[in-house]
Amino acid sequence: MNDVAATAGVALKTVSRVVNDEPGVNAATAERVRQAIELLGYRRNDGARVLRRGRTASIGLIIEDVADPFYSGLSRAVEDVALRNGSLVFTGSSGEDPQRERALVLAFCARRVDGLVIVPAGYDHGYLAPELAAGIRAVFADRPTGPTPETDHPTGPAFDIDRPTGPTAEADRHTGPAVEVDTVLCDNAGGAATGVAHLIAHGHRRIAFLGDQAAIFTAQERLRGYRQALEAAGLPYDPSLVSMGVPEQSRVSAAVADALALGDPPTALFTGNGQLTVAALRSLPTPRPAIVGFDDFELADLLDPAITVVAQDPIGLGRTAAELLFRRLAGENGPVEHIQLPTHLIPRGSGELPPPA
Amino acid sequence: MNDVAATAGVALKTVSRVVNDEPGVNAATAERVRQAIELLGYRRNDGARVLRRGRTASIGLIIEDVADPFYSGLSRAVEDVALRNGSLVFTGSSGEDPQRERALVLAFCARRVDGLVIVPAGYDHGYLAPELAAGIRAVFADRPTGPTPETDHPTGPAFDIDRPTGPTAEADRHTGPAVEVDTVLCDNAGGAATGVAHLIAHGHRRIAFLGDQAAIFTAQERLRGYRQALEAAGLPYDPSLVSMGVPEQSRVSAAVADALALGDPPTALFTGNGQLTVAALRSLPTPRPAIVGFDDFELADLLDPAITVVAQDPIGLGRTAAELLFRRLAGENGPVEHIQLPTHLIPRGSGELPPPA
DNA sequence: AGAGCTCGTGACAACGTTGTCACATCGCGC
DNA sequence: GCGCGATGTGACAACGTTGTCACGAGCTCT
Repeated sequence: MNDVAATAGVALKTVSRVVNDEPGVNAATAERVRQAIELLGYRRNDGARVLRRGRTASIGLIIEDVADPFYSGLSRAVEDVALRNGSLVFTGSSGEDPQRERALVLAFCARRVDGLVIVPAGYDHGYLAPELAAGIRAVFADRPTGPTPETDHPTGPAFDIDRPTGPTAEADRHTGPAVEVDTVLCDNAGGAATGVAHLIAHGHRRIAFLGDQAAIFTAQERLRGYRQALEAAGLPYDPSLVSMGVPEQSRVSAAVADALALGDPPTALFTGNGQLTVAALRSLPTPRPAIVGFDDFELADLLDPAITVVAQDPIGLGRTAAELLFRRLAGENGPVEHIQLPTHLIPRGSGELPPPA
Repeated sequence: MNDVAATAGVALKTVSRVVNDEPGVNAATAERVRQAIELLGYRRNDGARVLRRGRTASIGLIIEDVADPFYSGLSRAVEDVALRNGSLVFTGSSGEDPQRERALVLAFCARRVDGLVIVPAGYDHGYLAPELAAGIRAVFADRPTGPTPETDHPTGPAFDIDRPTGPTAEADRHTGPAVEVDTVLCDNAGGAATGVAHLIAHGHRRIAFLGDQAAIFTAQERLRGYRQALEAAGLPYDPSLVSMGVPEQSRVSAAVADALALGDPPTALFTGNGQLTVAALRSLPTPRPAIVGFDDFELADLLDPAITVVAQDPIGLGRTAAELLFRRLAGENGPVEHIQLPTHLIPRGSGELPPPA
């Protein structure tokens, strides 16, 4: 900018005025400056601008994995909202690791992003308190923050409860004050209950539940919905029909095999997320028993039978969270909001199969 | 940092030294500074740091759409490499719009990213020249830059050639010098040729080609591979079997219907990318004719018959591009590199179906 | 004892902007 | 002729860091 000023024979400040389209510059002078800019290939350094002005016009987005279609839809929605608000987006994948999440958040904060949209991996976000105090706004999407939920109730799932262990779990111990932030969630329990009730309505009495790791909030909530639906129908809760754990093919195959080997095997399966649904489909014998999955997925309609799902709206989730964030950044200072988005049952065939006679 | 220095009763510079783990600070002093930092909840402002030091430790990533599984895999790979190199990632989706791509690139450059990984939407990247001259390194992934390829050769596809039109196409006119940058591509032509040859080997003589918009480099290349395979087998090229255009369901359905309505209809179909393959599957009558698709996709193995594909490696693409970028940033100054990654044919059933007797 | 060295520390400028304020010039009305 | 507001421009400090250099204290080596 200095060089531009020298070339155009004006003061630094005048160049600044031209670059920022500020009023009060003679047309001829402005033109001279613009020519100098063109000649020298000058670009404003937004880093310095940010330093001087305070606002960075950028937000941070932390999700579990960009490569997961659920999160990439959310991601795109956040990006679009940010763009409409003149903001750029830093993206980071936590990979369900609270330590990596924390490192990313702190790195984004050090860059002084204006705000954050976080899909939290852990439950302890005490580390956010100083940042929030420093004025950085945050919105949680898909999952809340808060005390680690109770997972070992006496009637809980019988096997495969794999809470994170080792350094990761260690790092997620509650170390700071609870933080109060805006949250946008799906109706996980309600959606799961709807899906399970759908199976019950089609005559099933023994329904297996295949969930993600018990430490994940959404997995917990969906299990809760499963139990609610059973209770509402007066059916007993049988822990041997429930398996929670990582959505890996080998674990899912084993869990499916275990369930089918029971003396009184299930006639239907409810799966707790898209990855689990797909893994289960690969594990099930044909003809497949009835199945309903949480999360819609591409090609669900092309399988035979097509897969009945409880669909979430990742784009709505991302849009809602980002819009809330920008409302906060624009100065809206109401009480903390907790928004819940609805889910939709999409019957396609696999969830309407009757139990074998 | 000023406050920290005052609180600890030391000079600014000493705090800086502690924060950056620089040697030459007395252990006791350092401890005092750390306590002050803790007390005040101080965080280093990386913006100012960047301003002073020159390097921002961030890169920009521009892709077509994060929500597309191909690009989200690439995206995650770039992010991982960046993280390993201590860098953060700005992500932007161009949506195949050269203007939006350009706006994003310039915004990233104004933030002084160290480098860029770009999946280019257009062909004219003259606007990059000043940035490259200013020292920002760029790597193109998946597609090259360069003069708009020739699309209207006399024997070209017969219908549905929709080059971008309106302001978008207008903006992509060649306006600046050609830029010479590192490029990482897949073997598009070779992969397509392999896939088509596979169909030919299974007895097909009339093979339809369904491609993306002719203005897209990869679409062009894959069409070229299709023609090469035909030629190698001594089969004629029939433009009425070729359709290029946006990968929307309605267009694809129409194109498929048109092809099947021909007097001498095709017995097999080669689709030019994942979205087109899926759209075609939704359009084809059952039992489906033989089909081979470019791009692997989730669940391809679960369909009946399972879908034979020519698989690209989006993760390898992203990793290779990002690693090349960081090698450049580390000072490697060899000649411009053009890397081509191989593709793999994955036979699953749909590509091995014989033509109807 | 004095030269030379290391170690710990601090003063200061610089990075590239922008906000604040002041100045010079001009035209206008009295 | 003089005061006044409007207009265009510039000088300067400040944003929060870090690189450079300098300084003093304590040490070792002749």
